[in-house]
Amino acid sequence: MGAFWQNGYVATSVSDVVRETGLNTASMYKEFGDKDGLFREALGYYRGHVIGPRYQILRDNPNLAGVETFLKNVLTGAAKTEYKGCLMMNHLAQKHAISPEAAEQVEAFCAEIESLVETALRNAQSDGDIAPDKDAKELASFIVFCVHGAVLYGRHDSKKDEISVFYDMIIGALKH
Amino acid sequence: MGAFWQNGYVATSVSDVVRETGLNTASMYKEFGDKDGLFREALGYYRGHVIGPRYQILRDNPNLAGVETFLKNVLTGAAKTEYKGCLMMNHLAQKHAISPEAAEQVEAFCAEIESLVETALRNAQSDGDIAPDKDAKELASFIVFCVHGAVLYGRHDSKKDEISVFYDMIIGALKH
DNA sequence: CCAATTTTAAAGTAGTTATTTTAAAACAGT
DNA sequence: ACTGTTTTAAAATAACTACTTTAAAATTGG
Repeated sequence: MGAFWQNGYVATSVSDVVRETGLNTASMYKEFGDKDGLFREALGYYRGHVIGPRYQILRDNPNLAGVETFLKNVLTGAAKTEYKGCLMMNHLAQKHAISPEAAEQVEAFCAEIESLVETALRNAQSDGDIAPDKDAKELASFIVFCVHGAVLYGRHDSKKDEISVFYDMIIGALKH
Repeated sequence: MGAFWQNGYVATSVSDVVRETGLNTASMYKEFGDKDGLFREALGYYRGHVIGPRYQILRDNPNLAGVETFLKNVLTGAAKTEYKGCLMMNHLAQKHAISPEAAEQVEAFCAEIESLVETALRNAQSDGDIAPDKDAKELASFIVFCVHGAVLYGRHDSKKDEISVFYDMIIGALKH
């Protein structure tokens, strides 16, 4: 998975994955079918074990506190992962280079995030924690938009190992 | 340039470029040396003729009005370009797959943007247009961070062809 | 018009790619 | 211990990669 994460789908050869995992080439093809199946497996694992858990906070706390904690985690953690960026979002920038099925897998996850955030923000509005006159869906889009920025920004700017300075600005934008 | 833009460096073969440009293979190698030279040429052209001009507004108007216009252009125009995303920023997500020289070319441009925005914001503070207690450099980072978000977000979300709804939130964050 | 230079098309090279095949090795159940 | 199955290593394949060479065609300058 590391190779896909760091170098992208096209720049990662099946041999790279074989070397990295220690799997046997033939049994790998029997298990996953082809390179694309292998990549989709990596996406699934990443979603289930690496990035998915980060969003659990939004499920456990579907309110402003959950959004704040989540955002703080994303903004401070973006540059601290083993590899830079996000296996999924890195591939948003090379959508045409991966299979439609894999692309759909990535986008479905983005949609799920957006929906999680939207629910939390809707509750935050009921709680009177954020501006009630704004569209929760639009605010959720804005949060995901910022997550995208964090991913790409955190990946490229090696001088900054945390971008939490933006936290107040984003939270502030939700409130008025 | 289109192939590099749409598919990324690795997923673009020299044959693709030859087909796209109509250039002769041999004369292309004589002119640009190798694939990397070709890519750097594309980066240079993109910077000079495609994306560079978009930042001219910041040079002509190094103040809040310039930043506002620039942001508006970026946020409304991100999803309207011929190809999605930005030739340069798309490659920030695959930094390891391009040459160090090309990566440096991309990062130098990012640094230049950041510096342009910083100058404009510093002037905006002198003009009393934005919060004077904030660090102009940090605010400039935030703007570039948002531009990254716009690039990646605009590339992946096909349902939204403009993300200008975020404009008010970003500008608002500068002011208080 | 002719010689010199540049451009072009096309074939060729050497390496890598994803994927398959072959056949030996390991393992399983009885 | 033997049989059937799975796993493994290694070689083979066919397509593609970046890149080079060859030699013909076009273009230039005097």
